[in-house]
Amino acid sequence: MLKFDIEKKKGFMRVGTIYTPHGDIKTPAFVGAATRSTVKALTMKQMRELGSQSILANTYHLILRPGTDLIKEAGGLAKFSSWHGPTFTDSGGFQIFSLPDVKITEDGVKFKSHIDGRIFEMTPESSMQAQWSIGADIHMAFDHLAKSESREDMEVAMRRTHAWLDRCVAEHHKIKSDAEKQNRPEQYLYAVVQGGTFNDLREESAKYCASKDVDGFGIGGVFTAEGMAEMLKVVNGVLPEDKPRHLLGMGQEPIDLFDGAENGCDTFDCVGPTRMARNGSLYTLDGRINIKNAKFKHEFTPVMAECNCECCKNYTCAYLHHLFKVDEITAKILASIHNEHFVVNVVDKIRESILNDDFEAYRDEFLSRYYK
RNA sequence: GCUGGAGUCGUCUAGUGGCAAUGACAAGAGACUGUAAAUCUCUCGCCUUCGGGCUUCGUAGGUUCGAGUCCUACCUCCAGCA
Repeated sequence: MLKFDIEKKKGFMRVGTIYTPHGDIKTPAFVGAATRSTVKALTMKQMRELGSQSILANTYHLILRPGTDLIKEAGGLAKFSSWHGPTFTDSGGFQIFSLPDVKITEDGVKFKSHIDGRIFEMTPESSMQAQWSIGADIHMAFDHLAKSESREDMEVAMRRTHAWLDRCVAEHHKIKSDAEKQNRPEQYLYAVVQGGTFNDLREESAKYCASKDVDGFGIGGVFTAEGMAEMLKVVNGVLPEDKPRHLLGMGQEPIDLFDGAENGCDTFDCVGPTRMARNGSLYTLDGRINIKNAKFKHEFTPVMAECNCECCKNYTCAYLHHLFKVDEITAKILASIHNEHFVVNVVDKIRESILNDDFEAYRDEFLSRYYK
């Protein structure tokens, strides 16, 4: 069973530590999105230096390339990527359901590779096997994404996610007992809560997930911040306190991180920070800026004076503006360092503020300045 | 000086009688939330009450209902010959 200590609690908020065979995660924590086993534009050294504690890779992408067997052969995701720290994998459900022609049956999903059109099949069982091969510390159950936000579709997705969860749990424990016999390191499974914007469905889903023998929970299917805080209160009011909760895919907007932590989420992952960085959109305490804008041409100050990242400590807006204008890869590297550092740091400060009993003050000060 | 070729939005470019005028780049702005994203969208002659109005294709004339496109002259550039 995944070890998770809670040091401090206040309302739904908690500060804790997740212990994995590859190291500990002090929570709340922002997990870097390393979809294809790398955080785009960043080296693992840079990720460590900017303060990241863990990364999340994607099963769908790694099945296509380089193949899960290869990652197993390499010694697992942490070793293969030279991350050497705690790792998560997402099940691939989210990607597969966003592909153009997907055949869904009760058994699983048939889909075409977006790269070469090869036909793949994924079932709850095969997703578990793939994630064990990849060797991340924490796996997500293979879930069913709704095809629209309608209640009907959400309910279908939720029911199938639950049915698949049973199979994920069974397969996970089967592989786990084999691994134990071979003295291989433990790997852990999170159930994924669905239900969209319908809080009664969310409650039902949370209850279902809570009743299963899993190590933690992913909260999935969140697409907008609207109503998220209320939904999290419902879900985290049901989920057992002593297991960690991961808010899947949210964190592009700092308010998502505050809402998530305040309402009981322990970890977050989001592609937003690095994607926006590559597109020139950078976080500052006063909101996001587009460094490509002409007004930064002569701005010989850091992107964010209060920031300790490699980018802000060494380079000016004018320089970064120039690098983006001439399309140098360093532009994307420095911007990614800054944005990833920013969100990791915000969540670290949320943790600190909870420990210091001044979360509300930090939240109000941060949000009023950022969104003024 | 003669002969041939060429001058179109910041740049290169399409265009051979219906054209505010093609494409690319540059420029300006926006979007991005479990990454098919180093991607995508919009603007890019001037004005606009967004219906439209006005001025444009080296310059000046001309032919034509209509000219970037045809004719004449001139200017500039390139190539060849003197």
